[in-house]
Amino acid sequence: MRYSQAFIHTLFEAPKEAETPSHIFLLRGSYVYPLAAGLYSLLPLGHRAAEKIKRIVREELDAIGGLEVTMPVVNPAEIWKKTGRYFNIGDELIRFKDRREREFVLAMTHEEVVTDMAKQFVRSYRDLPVMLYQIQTKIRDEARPRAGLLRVREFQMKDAYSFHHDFEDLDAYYPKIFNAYLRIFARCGLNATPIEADSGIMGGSGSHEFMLESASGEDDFVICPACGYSANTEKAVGIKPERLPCEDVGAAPAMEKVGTPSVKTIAALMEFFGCSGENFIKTVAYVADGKLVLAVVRGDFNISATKLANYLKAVNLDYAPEKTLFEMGLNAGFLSPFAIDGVRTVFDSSLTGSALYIAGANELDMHLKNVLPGRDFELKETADISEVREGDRCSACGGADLQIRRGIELGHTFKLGTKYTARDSMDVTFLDGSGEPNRVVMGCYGIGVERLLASVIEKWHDEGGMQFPVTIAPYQIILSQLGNQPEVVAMAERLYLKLGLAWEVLYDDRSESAGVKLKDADLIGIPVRVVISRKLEKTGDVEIKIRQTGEVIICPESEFEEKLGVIFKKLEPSTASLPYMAEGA
RNA sequence: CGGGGCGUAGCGCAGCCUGGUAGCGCACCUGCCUUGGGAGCAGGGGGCCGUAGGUUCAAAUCCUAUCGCCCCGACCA
Repeated sequence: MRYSQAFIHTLFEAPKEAETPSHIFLLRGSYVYPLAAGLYSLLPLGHRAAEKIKRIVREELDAIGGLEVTMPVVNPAEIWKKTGRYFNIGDELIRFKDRREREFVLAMTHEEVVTDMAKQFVRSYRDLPVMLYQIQTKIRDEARPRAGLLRVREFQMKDAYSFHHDFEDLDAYYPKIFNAYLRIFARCGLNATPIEADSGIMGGSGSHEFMLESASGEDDFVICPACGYSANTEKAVGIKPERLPCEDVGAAPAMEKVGTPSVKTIAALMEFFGCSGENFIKTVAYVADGKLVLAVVRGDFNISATKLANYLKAVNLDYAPEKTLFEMGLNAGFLSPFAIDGVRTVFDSSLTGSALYIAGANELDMHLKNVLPGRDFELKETADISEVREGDRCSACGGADLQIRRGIELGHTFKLGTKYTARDSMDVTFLDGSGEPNRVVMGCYGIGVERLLASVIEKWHDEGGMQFPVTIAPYQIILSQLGNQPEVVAMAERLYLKLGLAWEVLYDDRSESAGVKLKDADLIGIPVRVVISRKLEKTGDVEIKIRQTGEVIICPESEFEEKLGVIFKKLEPSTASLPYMAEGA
């Protein structure tokens, strides 16, 4: 492709809305063009890179027996009502009516549609297992799109669904998809860290997220440097350091009311009482599926809304509005852990009856000191509902302090189980060998294509621009002709033809100055640059520069194709020594 | 949805406070010239100043409303 014909329009300065590296370079490098918040067109360069990613995804999924399909984005609301997601998902799901007033949704994933297909065609154990996948547009009305392609409202997702005759078969299959994911990311030049993830209201028994560590990410995850345990902070469990027990709990002084005018937060209480967070009891009011619930943790912990929601099996969980509390005679900031009639109260396992605390008094501007859990109130319902903290001891090995990292979620795998095939959902069964009906068991697996593209840039860039891995670069070679003397042009044209036989070449044939051409080549991140100039033409040499390393090789024209072959082989990302999951026989 | 910021040419910005002509750099078009890190000279095209009302003889500028975009947080099957 000749640069002059390639619809590439690089920008010298980035539009001011761009802040993250991938966003800046995608815009400057003429890979994407914004249409509205969270809606982007992929320009020719971006489109080519995305197609490369999709090709890798297809190769890896086909290799484990995946079958590609295409499912509609417009779905009748009916199937979404059947699975309940029509009601459980908020405004993120776009709902609308057609001209005949029939209800539809724009699919944000395709569990309903694929399960509907399975219901039709999976009849016998002989039809299982089967894995169907597609690369299809997904629509999500995100509350806040951000960082260019990292979080958008319309994007392409590779979504895969596997169907099994029982949980054991799903368990046996799961490592294949897990390992295929590791290979996909590795081939795109990324080392993804698989972490244990929360399965949320999707339900199911096991789930992993594949994270790219990055400051531009929006998810925190926990890793143990000693044993390798890693998990989403929503799910991670650490060892909660015990408070030093009272010398004699039995002889502990009785509770005592203390006036604390307008002292509401733990931070303010710490200052007021002059002691650290672990001496307090924090009580927070939530509304879970319409019902008021109190969550109680030790003051030095935060409540994990995800853990609490999971424990309560709540679909919707939100902070209780102050108005609701007020109507019940409660005061935010002075809530107490003491049982209130008719209000469910859940205690975090950080609270034990071994030490005295300061707690809210359920009275405006009042707290209680010398509160002893177990003596002064009953720890009736205890669960792990607090968020893990940096430095908490690893609960898997007990040997090291957990670290919290920030990352981008590249992919997600779920063991769904029978959430969608259950009788009260889509109701999908098959006949086993003895003619008995059995419930189909599912898994689902997603990768966002554009987010993966942006993530590669987050990982691979420098001040000058992008540094694509050879596997997904829109072109493998950029041929830059510096100077327009006839001999130089002739040599460039000759090389363009020759290189085009083996590689995808972008030939910069513009009459721009040398500086412009070299800067643009760096910006758009083509992995290998070949330069022809008057100086080189005279000696019959060509120059090869590797974008990622900056390495420059000058060699005679007669040798350079062979050299390039070696270089490309070396630049191919390796899929060896990834943290593969053991696959059964 | 809460907090903050910004809307003037494709991009980056000035002008607004103190009302009266819309400007600069880059990009784009023509010609000459130039080609190893965002050259040079000459000429040229392009903006109802986000939108709608209001004040005024007169509004990019003052007032009101509204829309859009970005950032932080909440949310995220």
